Amino acid sequence: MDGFYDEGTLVAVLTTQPLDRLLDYRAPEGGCFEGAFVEVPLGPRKVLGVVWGPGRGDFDYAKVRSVIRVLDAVPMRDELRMFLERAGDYTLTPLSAMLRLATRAPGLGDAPSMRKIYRLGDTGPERMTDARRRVLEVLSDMGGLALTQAELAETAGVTPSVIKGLAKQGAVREEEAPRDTAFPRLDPGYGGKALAEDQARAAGVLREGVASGRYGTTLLKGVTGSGKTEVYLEAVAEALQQGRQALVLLPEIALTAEFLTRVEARFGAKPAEWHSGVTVTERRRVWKQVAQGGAQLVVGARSSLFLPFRDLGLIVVDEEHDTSYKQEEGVLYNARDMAVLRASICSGRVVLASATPSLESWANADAGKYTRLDLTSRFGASALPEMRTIDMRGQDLPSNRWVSPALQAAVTARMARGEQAMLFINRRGYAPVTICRACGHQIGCPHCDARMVEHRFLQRLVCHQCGETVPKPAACPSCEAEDKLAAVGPGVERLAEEAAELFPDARLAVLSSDLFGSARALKAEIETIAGGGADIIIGTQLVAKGHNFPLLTLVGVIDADLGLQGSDLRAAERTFQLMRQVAGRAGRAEKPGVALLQTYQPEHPVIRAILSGDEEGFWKAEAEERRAAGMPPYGRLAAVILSSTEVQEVFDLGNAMARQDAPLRRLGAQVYGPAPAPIARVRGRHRVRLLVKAPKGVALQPALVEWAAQFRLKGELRMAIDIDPQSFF
DNA sequence: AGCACGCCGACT
DNA sequence: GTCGGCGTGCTC
Repeated sequence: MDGFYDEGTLVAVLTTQPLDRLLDYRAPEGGCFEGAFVEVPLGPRKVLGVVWGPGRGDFDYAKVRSVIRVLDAVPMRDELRMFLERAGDYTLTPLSAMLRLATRAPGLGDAPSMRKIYRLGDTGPERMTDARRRVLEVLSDMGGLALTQAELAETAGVTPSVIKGLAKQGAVREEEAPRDTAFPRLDPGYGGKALAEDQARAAGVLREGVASGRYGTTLLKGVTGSGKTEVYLEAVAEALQQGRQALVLLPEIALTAEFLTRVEARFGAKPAEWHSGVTVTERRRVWKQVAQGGAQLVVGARSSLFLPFRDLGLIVVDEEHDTSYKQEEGVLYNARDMAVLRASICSGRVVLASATPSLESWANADAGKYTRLDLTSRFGASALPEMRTIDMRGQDLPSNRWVSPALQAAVTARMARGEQAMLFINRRGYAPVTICRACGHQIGCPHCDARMVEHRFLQRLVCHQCGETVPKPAACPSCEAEDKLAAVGPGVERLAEEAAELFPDARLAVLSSDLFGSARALKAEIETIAGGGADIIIGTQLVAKGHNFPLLTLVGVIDADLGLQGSDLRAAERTFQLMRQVAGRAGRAEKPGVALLQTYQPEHPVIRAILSGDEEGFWKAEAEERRAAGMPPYGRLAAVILSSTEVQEVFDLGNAMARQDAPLRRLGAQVYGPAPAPIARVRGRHRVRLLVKAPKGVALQPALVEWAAQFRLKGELRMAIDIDPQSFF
């Protein structure tokens, strides 16, 4: 049989141990398939591995040990193995680390675990009680379906002892059933809504693409409220109809709850969910069912790209421009690019959905590598909000005040009409800087080169880099002057305080990611607000990410300039995306909305582009600047981050690397730096960064490997290579 | 990643 | 003498 190894033949096994090469083993009793998940001996330990191919036989045959056992899991498909290899080659990540990404399910090889389920028995109970009647009613309503004890107890409103009692008498039947059950089938024809004309056209194109069974990527661009989700759910429907699986990536866990509800409305059942908030037992169920085909649709975070799909036909990357798709720790990859890679290997389609695409995707569409679909009309026929600046140079504001009189008047007017207003600021906490008025000392994090941010809500200073918190000191840590520490600059908490003074009669709601313990609590709060439970919403970036507030008609952006400073070529792009998204929150229903941007530089090209709505013009100008600078997507970049507890060590190595750059110069690539990394110290480690800029189309990765191999990392020194880094300077 | 081996300094 | 620091090397 193809890809089968008889007992005793040599197989090459990739383990999750960081060995960076394959090890030969003898196939176990009963043989094994290529791709099989196996347990193998490694020194004194037993480790997880995957049969990667035939053994190479270059190891002393007498020393070769046998595979211990083949695990009870569907063998890894060629497609996923090839994806891990290619993604590892691209990101310069050892294959073993890639395998770890793909095996993040505990107990993945365990025999199916069982649990007790209950269904209606053949006899009635000896004595009928209210509680017993409710249990039996619930079960008979299920029409033969069985429930777990917890489900049954909850829906019937009884304690588990009632069920135990009924089971003893045979009035309900207790059975053993596998825990990792398939997900309910999704029905592609269940709840399709009537689509507007341009939606229907776009959905048709996407469906055709999925039906073709060939790889292809589509950029689906649509303003907030244009109904992108309904459109790409049609592509999902087509994948389901073809009997293939689909994956929808979301940038933020907080968005999944709302999205699951929409999926249920469209397909009649909830899909599988995969992100850090999912319990371990559920993770194992999802992992297994994805492999067996018992999960047709997965909604998840970027890590769901590494799930063992049986036949993946579609990947949707929602809010594709979102920077959280770039993994910044451990394995450094961009989920948007990896989605395209995986789809090209499994002959699937990719839909990149956004109101404000990344310049990379815009350029790829422009160059014809992606097809582009634009949704122009807003759902419910409401128009994009009117956008205006408030020139802060002409506003009379006392110090430590951030809401201009013009914005205040606008909010008051909305409230008088019973409409909602939003004040947006992209800064968590109370104040970004705490300064001593006696000596000028700024309180910084003891482990990072970042300022401690005051969180008055927590009564502490917090480092947004490493999470370190300290109680707010009474005296200056530098000069020991008491009562001289002053909060400088605005944060969302301080803005809330100001709003409470300016609008004493308003009901305020503050939305900041750190104020909510769970995604569930956040979702509940958002629903309350959307239903009219607040007059003024005060929020951080969180509110820009796709929540619906139908009563909202005014958005005030407190600091539109935040992000415009500095020479980062990406800053303009981010500011543009964020402001457009925030503005898109206003006036979703019939009521037209207004967005007011407080700015000190109303003539800045980015601010003007936001106002004029000339998006294509903005993209073209940005693209031209990047092209001229040889920057992505018209050139290639890699960053090398060196870190150590010793400052001298990192700079010494950085300088040596900058000098010995022959392997890169041969490509026509240039090395910049070493310079302190964007955050120069994290958790007590000093970090410097070198940037490598290369022309497009050269083999950058092998040259980087050759370059880095010239240097030995001693002691505390660490090196990480980041291909396509997010920040440029 | 773990774990053994091994080669130098600080004690009982 | 020997206990233990962590640098180096190996795991099929």
